[in-house]
Amino acid sequence: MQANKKKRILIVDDEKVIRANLSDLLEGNGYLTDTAVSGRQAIEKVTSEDFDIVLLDLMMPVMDGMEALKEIKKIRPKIKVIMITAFATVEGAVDAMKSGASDYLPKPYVPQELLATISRVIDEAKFEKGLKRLRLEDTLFSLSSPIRRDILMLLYSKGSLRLTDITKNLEIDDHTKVIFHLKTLKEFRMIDHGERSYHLTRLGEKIVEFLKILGAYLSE
Amino acid sequence: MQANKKKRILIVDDEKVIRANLSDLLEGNGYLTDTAVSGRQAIEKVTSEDFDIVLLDLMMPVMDGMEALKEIKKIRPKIKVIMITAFATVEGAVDAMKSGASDYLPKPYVPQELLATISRVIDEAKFEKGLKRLRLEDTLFSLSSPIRRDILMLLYSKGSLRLTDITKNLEIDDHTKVIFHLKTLKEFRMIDHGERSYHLTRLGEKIVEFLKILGAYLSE
DNA sequence: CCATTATGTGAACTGGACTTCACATTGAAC
DNA sequence: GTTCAATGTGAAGTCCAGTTCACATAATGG
Repeated sequence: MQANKKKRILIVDDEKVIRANLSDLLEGNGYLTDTAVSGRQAIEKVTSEDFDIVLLDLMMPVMDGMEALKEIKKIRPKIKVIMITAFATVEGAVDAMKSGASDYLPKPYVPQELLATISRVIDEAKFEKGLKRLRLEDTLFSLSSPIRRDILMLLYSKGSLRLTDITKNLEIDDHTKVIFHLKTLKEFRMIDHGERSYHLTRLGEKIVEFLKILGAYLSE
Repeated sequence: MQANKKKRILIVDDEKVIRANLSDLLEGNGYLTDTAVSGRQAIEKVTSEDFDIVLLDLMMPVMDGMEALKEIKKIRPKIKVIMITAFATVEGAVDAMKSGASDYLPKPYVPQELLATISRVIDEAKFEKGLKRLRLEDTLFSLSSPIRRDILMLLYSKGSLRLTDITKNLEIDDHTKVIFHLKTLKEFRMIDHGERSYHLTRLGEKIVEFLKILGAYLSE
């Protein structure tokens, strides 16, 4: 897991001049670039190679940018796509963001602005990954124990409960066992406890909601 | 789990006429509505009551729509917010979508269009919850191990791999360790292996997709 | 007040998931 | 064929989450 590998950017535009300009700009700023002349070719490239970012022109023949965007995100959901277009419109922006674009810039682009956007998108990706990873680990670990799942569900439906109530409700004889799991859950910020009562945090609520979704699928 | 409870929509606009019009339109189409005159009041209402959708005017005194949007999504991440504005701009649309708006409509609104958008947003929400069915216990257990998660993800992205490839890819020195986890995964029908190669089953694919959703869900 | 129940701590123990090792096959390369 | 890597099995060992126990302190109720 090397720290600062050069990021690979795929430039997609049907105009040669633009491809060349962008490529020069980005290579000159420490990125590796490759180009594609159409949506179709872009899809081929992201399928066979690993890119971090795609700069995608919205208006292109063969396969237009919006279609390409959707296809790309389907193939590589974690790839970041920045849309660039000469005809920036509200609908276009909305559509693009809905379909998973990370940003939407007008053309002609301002080099400094484009570079800033790219660097921001990269930072966001890093942040997303790190945070997600940790949260995910903790969440899955917590949910791996049936008792902890039960506690979460119970607190979700009853709101706020005291230790004894939880212990009785789960029909556990040793209350210290419950305390053990409560501690674990608290450590992961899924529950909290104030005046001798335990309740879910927002994270805890979220997790229960997720669990319910998962549980609902079970009933079939 | 009643099938078709009426959806609750919160209308937020500082103009009385608009609130009245929207309210009539939506009530007449089978929705329950409530209104708020400012971002601040909207936040109070979504905090204390349960709404499914918020129609939010972007331009308002006291607390503007964008600020309100962010606050609302923080309080109730799963609530769907549709922005409405007289001054639709690309930047505004981009910002709103980034902050979690489900759509961004121009004002004056076209009734049929608004209704269509609302109904679409509701469908999307259902779909988000709809997903697929899995075995809860097994799934959570399998996912509690980082190695197994990595194997699933790896097979998902690469399709089909042999033992050595998996071992090398995960940078594990002892291949028998990998075999152990592969066996576990196979036991739970998440992977399968034919001619000296392992691949995900349909269930395995579903679980990976689920994992991705969980990741996204946890990071708001 | 005392008795009883609720809540909590820390140490010792347990079980089983996970790892490691030693070795057996099977396949591919030459 | 022979050799080496790839794949696999089963037993033994390790490790740590989870449990249990023994006991301490705080609240509550009569």
